[in-house]
Amino acid sequence: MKIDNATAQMRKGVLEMCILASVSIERKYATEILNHLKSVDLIVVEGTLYPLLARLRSAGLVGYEWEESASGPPRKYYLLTKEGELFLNELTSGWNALHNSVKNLINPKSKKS
Amino acid sequence: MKIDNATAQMRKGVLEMCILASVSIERKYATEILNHLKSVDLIVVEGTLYPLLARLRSAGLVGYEWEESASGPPRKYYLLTKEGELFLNELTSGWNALHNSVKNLINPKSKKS
DNA sequence: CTTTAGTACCTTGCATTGCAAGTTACCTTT
DNA sequence: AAAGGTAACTTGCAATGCAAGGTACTAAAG
Repeated sequence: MKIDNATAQMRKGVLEMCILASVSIERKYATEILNHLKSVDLIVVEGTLYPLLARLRSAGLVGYEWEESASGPPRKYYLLTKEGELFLNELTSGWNALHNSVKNLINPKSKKS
Repeated sequence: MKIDNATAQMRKGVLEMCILASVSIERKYATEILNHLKSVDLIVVEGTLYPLLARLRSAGLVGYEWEESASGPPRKYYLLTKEGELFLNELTSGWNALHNSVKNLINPKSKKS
């Protein structure tokens, strides 16, 4: 199906922001992030998330804390650094700007400035 | 700069929709599309646009008409096919859904429906 | 007529990156 | 000990945005 691929495309590039936003609410480990995003209909999978988290970490935008789990292997809780918070603000600004541009493009009449 | 790269990332996947939307207003040739997108602050370049137009064409979403130019080489005017119109509708729906998801993620309180 | 400049089309190759699939490791239960 | 569940991570592929380069046509300048 073409449409599936296209909507998948649209999610690209927004993931970074979404993950930062998810973690900014409260520290989370990977599976929690996946479930959180899924709960707002943003399907992400492990193979996407882990490399992205690694990138965000090496960029200094997130840190993590290991914590033992009552049942199962230890968990790596990710949380935003101060840099990450600033960056998330910039990303949301960029996102809003994009949304605005697209709105103007699709519906040129409603320029509410 | 990190932020530039990130906002560039966000534009990915939305381009297809934007190009279809631009052409749907009236038939345009490549340079006009570029200028139109630039006018709403969506910077796209030739190297991106031409392969994408080729993809849209081979997917049957756009057609084109050659037309002589008073000054310069002939122009290839792109226009939406009926399939393309349907597809554009689906894309905008997907875009709205994405926007909604992100809104819920970033600002969980304002669930207006 | 030849050269330069402008416009328009298109292609090649690289780097990024989302994702499917597979791997390792720990803990609990049978 | 074996099986199952959870969690972290890696590898390799395919898609794709984009910089850079190339071709072709017209008009104007030399």
